[in-house]
Amino acid sequence: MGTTTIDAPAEPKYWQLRTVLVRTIEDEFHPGEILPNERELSARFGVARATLRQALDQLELEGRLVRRRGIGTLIAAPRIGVPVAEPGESWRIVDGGTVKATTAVADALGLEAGAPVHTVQRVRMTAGHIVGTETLFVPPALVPHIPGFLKETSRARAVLKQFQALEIDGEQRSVELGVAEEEQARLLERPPGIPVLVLTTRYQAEGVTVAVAVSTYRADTCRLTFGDSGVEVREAS
Amino acid sequence: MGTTTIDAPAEPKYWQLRTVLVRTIEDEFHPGEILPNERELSARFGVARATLRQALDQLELEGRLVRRRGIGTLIAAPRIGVPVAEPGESWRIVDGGTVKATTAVADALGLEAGAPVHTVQRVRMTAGHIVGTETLFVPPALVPHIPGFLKETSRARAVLKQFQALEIDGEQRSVELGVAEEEQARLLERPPGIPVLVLTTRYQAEGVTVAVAVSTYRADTCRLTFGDSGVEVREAS
DNA sequence: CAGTGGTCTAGACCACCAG
DNA sequence: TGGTGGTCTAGACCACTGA
Repeated sequence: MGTTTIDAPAEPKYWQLRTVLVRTIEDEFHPGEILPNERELSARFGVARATLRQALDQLELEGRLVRRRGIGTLIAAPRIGVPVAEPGESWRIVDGGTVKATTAVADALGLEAGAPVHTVQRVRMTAGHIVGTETLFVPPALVPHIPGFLKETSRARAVLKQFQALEIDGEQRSVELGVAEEEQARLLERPPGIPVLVLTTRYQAEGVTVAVAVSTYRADTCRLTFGDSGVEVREAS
Repeated sequence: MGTTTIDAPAEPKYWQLRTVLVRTIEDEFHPGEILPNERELSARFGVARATLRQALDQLELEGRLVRRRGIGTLIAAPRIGVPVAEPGESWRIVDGGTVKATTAVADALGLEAGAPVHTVQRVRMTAGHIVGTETLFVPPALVPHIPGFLKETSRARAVLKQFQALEIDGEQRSVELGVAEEEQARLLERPPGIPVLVLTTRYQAEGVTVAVAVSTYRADTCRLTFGDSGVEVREAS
């Protein structure tokens, strides 16, 4: 009889749970600490384990939690600020070669789909962690004289060198959400399907796009920074 | 007996399903078309509906699908390119006022936590759609003379005007993944919990941060562009 | 080995939308 | 009203971790 509110549109349980957990995490836990296990939490809140997991999924997407199989659910460290296009970036070349351009890459570079492009694949290190991957695509026309007998990493190094010699006078970037497919996931040392921030950079010289780089950064642990911010790099526990 | 491979680490069903669906979507469907319903799909692939949904969740996160309750699962239009910091952005003021600074905002502005800050809340329109929200925080010290009797939207307009009169000489931006809480979700006309790209901008004048803007963009439908790209705005069906 | 999170199932009911 | 996706349950088994 007579509640004052109009029955409240009834938020889903998992969302209420998330709200409760956010407060609990912020008030009573610190990064690196372990939450009670899922079976206990679900019992404590009187919900099915699947429902609890739905709430934890959200919190993990927000970068508040990290779940490790066999270990438990931990409070995540603050996201790492990853500077984009700043001097001093730390990369490690892992692969390279010449492949047929996908339509997306070909479009950006003004090539025919399937035309050969040189590639360099690198992983980005920040604060001792692998935080991202990058695949650079350069048209062979701009990097003509690469001996075929080079090892892939040597070739990659050569491509990168000649790329850096180009007189880039402009960069267009875009950021969107994606999920890591097999190859990126392997490089990031995570299972496939983890959310990533996809940074696409089109390098220009005299108005034309001379190279394209597609980078993926772990969305759970990274915050991409532009300008001169993002200096507050912090160690994960 | 004797398979040649070492038993393959067995990818989860939902990931295999996703792979199959990606190919199907790219090969046989176009934006706006409707997929068979979940019960039929799960039957067709011989999995539980929950497992199928796990695959669809991934595809939705990637912006390949849009699910509408009561309608069905549709092929999504390509993400909308949303230019950041370009002239001609289209915003609509929805609210404003003076609130106590959260610690994050206070830190950025060099204030005490809980100190009052003026706010302006806007929604961003692109191609006729609401794609994002923004909350601008400005210290009262920089926008001193706002009469208290103004309506909120008028006050917001006044704050914005004085903000634009500041001589901003630098901007630091960062992008990370988040989920929309109640307020942003309402402004985006979506349920709470949808993934958003959180763009934080710190405006600087003579080396000090004079204002902070926190924007949220729908991660499912938006691609943030920097520089002068992102012109290929396309209508959703 | 025991304990953790990860996957998967089968089924139920609800909220929403179109005709 | 019938069909859609959204939520929730109870239970099972697997994969990984550490002691």
